[in-house]
Amino acid sequence: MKELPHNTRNTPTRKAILDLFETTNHPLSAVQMHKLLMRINIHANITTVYRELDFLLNNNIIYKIDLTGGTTFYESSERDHHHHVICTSCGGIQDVTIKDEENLLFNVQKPRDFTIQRHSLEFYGNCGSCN
Amino acid sequence: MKELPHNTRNTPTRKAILDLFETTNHPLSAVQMHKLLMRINIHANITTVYRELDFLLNNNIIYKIDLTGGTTFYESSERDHHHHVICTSCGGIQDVTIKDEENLLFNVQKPRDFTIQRHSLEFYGNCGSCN
DNA sequence: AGTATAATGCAAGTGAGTTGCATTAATAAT
DNA sequence: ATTATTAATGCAACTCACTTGCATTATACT
Repeated sequence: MKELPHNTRNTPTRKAILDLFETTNHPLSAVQMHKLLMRINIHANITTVYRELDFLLNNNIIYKIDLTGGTTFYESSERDHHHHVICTSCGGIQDVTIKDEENLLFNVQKPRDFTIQRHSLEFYGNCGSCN
Repeated sequence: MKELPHNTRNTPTRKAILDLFETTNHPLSAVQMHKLLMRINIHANITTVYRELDFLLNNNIIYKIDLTGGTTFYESSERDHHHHVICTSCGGIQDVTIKDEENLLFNVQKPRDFTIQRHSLEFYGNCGSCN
């Protein structure tokens, strides 16, 4: 687990959210996390959850995944590079990797003066149980 | 230009929006289109723009692009398959194609029972003028 | 011209996320 | 152990993108 900067506090909510990211192997939304916290009796305000996610983002402990549908999901930065398949019928998210992914960026016919920093690649379809 | 179904009407707003898609070569958002319509003196309500986009989507005349940031963009379905580079500093969007893109889907290490219907692939970085 | 109903406008609502501000509590200093 | 500092929090109100209900308007078919 990454170090937190100085002058930050180890609050119960922070500990619990960090724990969620360590024990969950699929992306989580703020609302999902809020509900999970309630279940373990951490009654933090949803605003606090958003602020905590901001904090963790700024410290590169988690990163954002923007899926279609307007909700932002978050995942631990410690995970290996991967992408997602999203079932459009049940909303379930699973990880996928791509063989020889380096070729992808190499083959992008982009404007010469555009510098790519990151890419987002998500697959949509239907999972086994919804098929 | 694709045929519209029967029992649909050729309203000034519809004509103008279809014209926007024909004459614009980058993705447009509902709010952007609303402003463009105002400029040519078509004072349609933003609700009408959203409903019109829904209508065109349902008739496969346009398709959605979900970029990060919560705003949905739309593009004519008649365009060849391509992706986008988005400048994170000015918000500008440009088209890109990918060489041998078929290999990409072929190389996805997905769960065997998951059927992929579509994918979203966008590149984020900085354009020439912002660099 | 008359009529059916597609399309529209307006107001109100939703869902995700943000902001201002006063309060609380984790940690550092004494 | 007590106090002081300020990070973190709660709450209310707000924004932004979009949706919905319902009464009204207008296109295009007879």
